[in-house]
Amino acid sequence: METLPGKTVERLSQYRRRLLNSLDDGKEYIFSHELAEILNITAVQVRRDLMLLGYSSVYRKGYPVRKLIEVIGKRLDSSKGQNVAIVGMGNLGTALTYYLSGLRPKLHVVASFDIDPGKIGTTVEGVKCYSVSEMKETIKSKNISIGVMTVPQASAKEVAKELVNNGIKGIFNFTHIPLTVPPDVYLEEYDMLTSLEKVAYFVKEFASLRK
Amino acid sequence: METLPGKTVERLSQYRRRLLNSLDDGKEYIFSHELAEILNITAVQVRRDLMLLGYSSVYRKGYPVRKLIEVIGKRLDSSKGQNVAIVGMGNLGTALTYYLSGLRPKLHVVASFDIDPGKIGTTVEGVKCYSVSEMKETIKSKNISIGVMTVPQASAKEVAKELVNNGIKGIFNFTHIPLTVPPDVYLEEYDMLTSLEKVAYFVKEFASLRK
DNA sequence: ATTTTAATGTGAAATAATTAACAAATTTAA
DNA sequence: TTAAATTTGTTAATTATTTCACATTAAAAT
Ligand SMILES: NC(=O)c1ccc[n+]([C@@H]2O[C@H](COP(=O)([O-])OP(=O)(O)OC[C@H]3O[C@@H](n4cnc5c(N)ncnc54)[C@H](O)[C@@H]3O)[C@@H](O)[C@H]2O)c1
Ligand SMILES: NC(=O)c1ccc[n+]([C@@H]2O[C@H](COP(=O)([O-])OP(=O)(O)OC[C@H]3O[C@@H](n4cnc5c(N)ncnc54)[C@H](O)[C@@H]3O)[C@@H](O)[C@H]2O)c1
Repeated sequence: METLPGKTVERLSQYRRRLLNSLDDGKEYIFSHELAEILNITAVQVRRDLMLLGYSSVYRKGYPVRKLIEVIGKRLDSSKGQNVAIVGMGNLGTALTYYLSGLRPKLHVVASFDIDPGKIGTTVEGVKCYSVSEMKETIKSKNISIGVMTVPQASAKEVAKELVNNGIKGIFNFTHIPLTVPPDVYLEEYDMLTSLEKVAYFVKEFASLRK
Repeated sequence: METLPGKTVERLSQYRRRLLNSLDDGKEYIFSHELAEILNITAVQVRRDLMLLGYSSVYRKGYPVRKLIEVIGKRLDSSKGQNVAIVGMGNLGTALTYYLSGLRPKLHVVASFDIDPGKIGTTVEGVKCYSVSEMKETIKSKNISIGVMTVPQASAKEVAKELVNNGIKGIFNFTHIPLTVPPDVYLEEYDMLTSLEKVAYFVKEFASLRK
């Protein structure tokens, strides 16, 4: 089965979230244009993404919500579930731990790491913090494949290397240090400052266009 | 002057960050391929972005770092600076306030808003928290043009409407609720869960390709 | 039953973003 | 001082992503 484009994966994740909401509202079927409107995109985009999924609705009374959620899950999720570690339990790491815990049934935050002795051994939302020196064993014993990096910029490269060396296969990097990883490790970088600067730029730009 | 594509703006923000680092390291000139390597992109991409900036380096011993930082700033930043408010001082809002305060000389976090009486009146990194009922006056008096939304999902739409009504021109939305805003308001949405699900998908996918 | 209406799935077209290719210019090496 | 090597800016080509356009088909209306 074909690997989906990243953009499609992102939208499928969003579709599922909206579908879960719709289900809560008691909705059984949903039209492509309804889903599109919720997300401020076009109905064709929705249909094309679902086409890539290989799912087709047969009836023209919309897509069966429950079934669609299931189909998206089959494609996006790992059936056995995947385990995640938060690396760096500072402000952002702690916020993320609260936030992600229990959020998705197939994504489990099972550990966190830090070097601060004041953090090691503590627990946030049932997630225990380990010393980075215990990383190797912990990743192995808890079968962790994904690391969320919220460490200071200065340690970013070193931490990334260590994660990779210890078998992590996906890194979600919140530090603003661009990382390089081997081709078999998936790297997602997110830079909030860049996004904020983008907002600022367009606000400025819109303002000057109005004049 | 032409409005830059969003992607280019993002990269310019990144270039500037790297250039500031280079400057700290005492580097006076930098080649397009050096900048590219740091960011894991191609040198052509860098040159093309700088071309859109309208800046050309004349000499072939690289771009003068200091000058380039200045040129990027001239294009991206508002000369007078822009003021930002954090809306929703929970886990994420608080982390962001610490993080963003003083980070960029032209972006000032000057206020935060909440409805929790326990939060109103408190100060984080010199940023005072106001009641949402004081939003109108505060936005006006402090000349706030950008709002960072870190409120619970349930209040997202209502808060966005209020921000827009009170004159905010840019919204950076961290809730996972897709928002609709008038065309003169710039909206940037960021959904961490979607990014994490994307990482998870590709980790799963890479694993199955290896088999 | 027909007819009309409304949705879907998808090839083809359009648009956006990236990369290749290379002439022009400058630096460095000889 | 000349030749070789680098680096830049930019046009053209390529690739990725989105939208258009429409045939097909189910559902609703007549
Ligand atoms: N706070 C935010 O809202 C925010 C937003 C965007 C990006 N970031 C980035 O996220 C990162 C963390 O930000 P923060 O505000 O949470 O910082 P923080 O200082 O609050 O937290 C960093 C944590 O990492 C730990 N740490 C330090 N070195 C480590 C190592 N080698 N291994 C493991 N843990 C280590 C520290 O003990 C601390 O607990 C930074 O790189 C920052 O640029 C933060
Ligand atoms: N915590 C994270 O790491 C994280 C990550 C991604 C997305 N988010 C999203 O960010 C938002 C905030 O998350 P959080 O973990 O910080 O939640 P939180 O509950 O810790 O904080 C929410 C804050 O908003 C305030 N609030 C509630 N209603 C409000 C209103 N109408 N106006 C102003 N303030 C109001 C609350 O008093 C509280 O202080 C949520 O939508 C969440 O989905 C959080």
